[in-house]
Amino acid sequence: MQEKYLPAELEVAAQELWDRSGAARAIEDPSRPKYYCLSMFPYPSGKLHMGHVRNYTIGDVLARFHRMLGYNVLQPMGWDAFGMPAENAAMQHKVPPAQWTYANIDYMKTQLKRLGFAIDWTRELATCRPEYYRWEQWLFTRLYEKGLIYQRLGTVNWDPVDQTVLANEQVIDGRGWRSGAPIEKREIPMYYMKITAYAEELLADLDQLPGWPEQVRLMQKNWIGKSTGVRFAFPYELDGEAGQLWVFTTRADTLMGVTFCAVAAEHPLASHAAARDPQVAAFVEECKRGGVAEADLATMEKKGLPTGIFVTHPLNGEQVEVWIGNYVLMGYGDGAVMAVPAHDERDFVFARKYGLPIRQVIAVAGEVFSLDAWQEWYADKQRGVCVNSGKYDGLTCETAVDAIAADLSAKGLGEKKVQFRLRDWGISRQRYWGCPIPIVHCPRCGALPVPDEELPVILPEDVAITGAGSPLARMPGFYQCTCPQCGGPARRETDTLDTFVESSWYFLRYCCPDNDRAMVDERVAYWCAGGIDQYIGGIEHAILHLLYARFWTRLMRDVGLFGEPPLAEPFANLLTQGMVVAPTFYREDSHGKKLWINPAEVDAVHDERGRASGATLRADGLPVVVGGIEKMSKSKNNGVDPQALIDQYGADTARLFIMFASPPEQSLEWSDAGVEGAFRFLKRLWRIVHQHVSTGLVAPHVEGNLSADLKGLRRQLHQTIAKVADDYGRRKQFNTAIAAVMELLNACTRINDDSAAARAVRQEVLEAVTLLLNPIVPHVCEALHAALRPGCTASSQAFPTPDASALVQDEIELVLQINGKLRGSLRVAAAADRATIEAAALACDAACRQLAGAAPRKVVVVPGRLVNIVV
RNA sequence: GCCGAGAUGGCGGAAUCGGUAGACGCAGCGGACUCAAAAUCCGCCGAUGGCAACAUCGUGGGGGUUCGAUUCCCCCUCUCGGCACCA
Repeated sequence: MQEKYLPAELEVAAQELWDRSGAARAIEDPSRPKYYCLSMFPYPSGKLHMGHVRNYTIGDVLARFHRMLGYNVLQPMGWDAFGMPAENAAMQHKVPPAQWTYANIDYMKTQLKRLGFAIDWTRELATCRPEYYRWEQWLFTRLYEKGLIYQRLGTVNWDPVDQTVLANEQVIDGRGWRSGAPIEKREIPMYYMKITAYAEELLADLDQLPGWPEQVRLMQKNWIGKSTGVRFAFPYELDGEAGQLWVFTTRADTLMGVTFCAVAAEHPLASHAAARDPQVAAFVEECKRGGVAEADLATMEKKGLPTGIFVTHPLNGEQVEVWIGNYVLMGYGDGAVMAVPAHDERDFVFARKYGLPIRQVIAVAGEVFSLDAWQEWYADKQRGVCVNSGKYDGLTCETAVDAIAADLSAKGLGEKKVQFRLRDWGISRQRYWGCPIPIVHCPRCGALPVPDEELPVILPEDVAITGAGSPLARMPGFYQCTCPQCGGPARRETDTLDTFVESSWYFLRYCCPDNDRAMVDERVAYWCAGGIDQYIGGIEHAILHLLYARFWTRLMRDVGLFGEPPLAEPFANLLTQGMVVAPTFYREDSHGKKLWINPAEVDAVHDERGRASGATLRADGLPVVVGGIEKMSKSKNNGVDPQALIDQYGADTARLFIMFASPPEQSLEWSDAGVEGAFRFLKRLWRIVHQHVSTGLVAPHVEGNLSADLKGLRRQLHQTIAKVADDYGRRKQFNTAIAAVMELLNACTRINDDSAAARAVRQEVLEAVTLLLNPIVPHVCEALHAALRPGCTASSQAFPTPDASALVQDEIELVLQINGKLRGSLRVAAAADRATIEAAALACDAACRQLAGAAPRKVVVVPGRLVNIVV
């Protein structure tokens, strides 16, 4: 055995050993329990960042741990390879997106291999390859035929200078990120997936996901947003024609308090008013300014303008004026809302701003309504009862809603209705680097799906990106085609699919990446039975990706792609990793565009709270602007490349450090302080094993009498085995597992005893440590285990199990509290009963001093833990 | 704005079901070894008062429940994530 710990050499040797033995290869084997361990696949942005290292180390620890428990483990990896950054890189560096993407995949794959992850690379896939996306196109055509994909208008961000659609991320303060031009909303035809048809099921089945974090289930529940309310109409007559203004409300009990209605700028009534009043037309134009991101819409100043159009209140017949509100969205519900300023905070603020009437129709006993300021109870559903509401006076919220819904229904003007916040999923993107939408537009036959035998529609890879519109729309070779129905000239769809589509089913394709005849096969049934056993990924995917994936597997189920029982929930257990965050730094160019600078290139000064308060660019010594602390990302250029860390210390130190730094679900601000400590620990472990081995190998302790110290060490060893197994398996908290092993090793070195018995116990401890740490630092454990047990490979050993006989204790120590404060401790027999413990506690010096002869008021005994005397 | 989460020493964090707050590690300080340094090993390390024993305070802020609260409840502040075209 080498005297020095040389990670560079031993890591190469260990990886060669695993490669030779095919240790990570996953082969279907119905005789063994399977464990499908899945990490969210990376976008090939260029280099790995610490978030990737964290994500994939967690996955690898769980995969290796379960392999040691005897499971048939599948740990695959692939590339979420389509997306916007490739087009941006193409513009910046004049290199085709495909070339940039494949180069990144090559580099990042090398990095993943260097980290020693037990990945079955034979199953690798990249979503930009036709072998992958052809099946997505195939399913698209099935869903289109079933009506689960349909076309309608959707609103997008339009850059009037670059003449292109922008992503929300590309709109900064209402302006295009490249042109700087004010963004407008524009309606264009798009394809939508009918996720709302599955809203009820997606919501209900959340309750059947005990392996998911509560917070994620709650976020999805709120996102789907089921509410019961009333959809009803305000009748009107306009230019002699009758019409109805439909709205939805969850507070029909406040209907008698309606003092106006508000419609979206794109609403037909708004268009009508705009046509006859230039002032209204100007306001409608103003509402079209700005982007479509909901966060912006929700935080902008609420503005409105009256249309001069009046509608009739469906119950009291009053005339109610229709306003245009910039906060009303055409894409949500009917694009119109009723306004009850007295009982809705947003309406209250709006009414006060424009001097609109406020009519109280809900009262709470003991509270006084005032127009001066909004009070929480105005909207209180629980305590409020109807007032100033005629026949509904005195009714509670719930009964009033029912009564009003019944009356509206009798007039044919409305109905109770379940509504979801969830909207259909718009999947069209006016971008090049994505999966082509397999539709052909024929001037005679309309929009038709591409027939199976013509799939895949291949994305041409050799293009130049200009940033103005999609290059596909300028490539006749791509879009010129013939109609599959009439054979006449037709035009191929040039929009591509949202990249969330690829990531909604990649985990199924890992099971059968080589199947060129079907999307999925029986291997999916083997690996995904009961759901994927563990899914690991960032908490930022809690809603969109995870909801779309749940939706997509149901679509595949309903197309009949799964056997029996069909898969519905793709992920049985979910671990949401906290993000690795880092400070951001930037400079603004002459157009005010932010140029993000990597934290590795700046020197920052910190305030007393430890936050960066100022920074300079190392290259020129001049100041840069300090941004917020955000998740590591390509767009903010604050990712930290782990390569330097790996080069200096090796893969094991990188893995150990990231796992020791914090528990996996917690977000982690990156700092490399402490890396040295992780490396030091591995060196120390190496030295201890080397020292032990150099005096000759012995058999591990099995049985026989031991000194109290050795008995104590063995007890700690077996407690540690139990704790580490629990931390890996149940708690999925790895930092405490590492800490426990560190403590064990500290205890082991404190025993200065070279007797045969001591060396046997030490052998037992060290063998166990190399197995306990094997999932986290597999390379060094492989080398150390081989030194301790020549000819044995750690990665093929079973995970240790605790020896119950080593855990037995005769005496235990209890904490003594007086009035809940620590005042000492007492040793009692492990089997002592409550009365014995209480008597022993009252006999203690500390207790006698406090009691001074008086009787205690109360004595609380918590078995195995403490005694609290209340005086 | 809405939804979700978080806040504990100088720093990362521990305390798993309401029961010893600060495990483990980093940084720092002191010592051993060394010609010296590095490496390594040993010790100290929340605040205040005290020679000490010890006492008081202390888990973002304010209130509450309890014999006992980092943990449960209410209110507030700040930070992070998501908000449907970043992935």
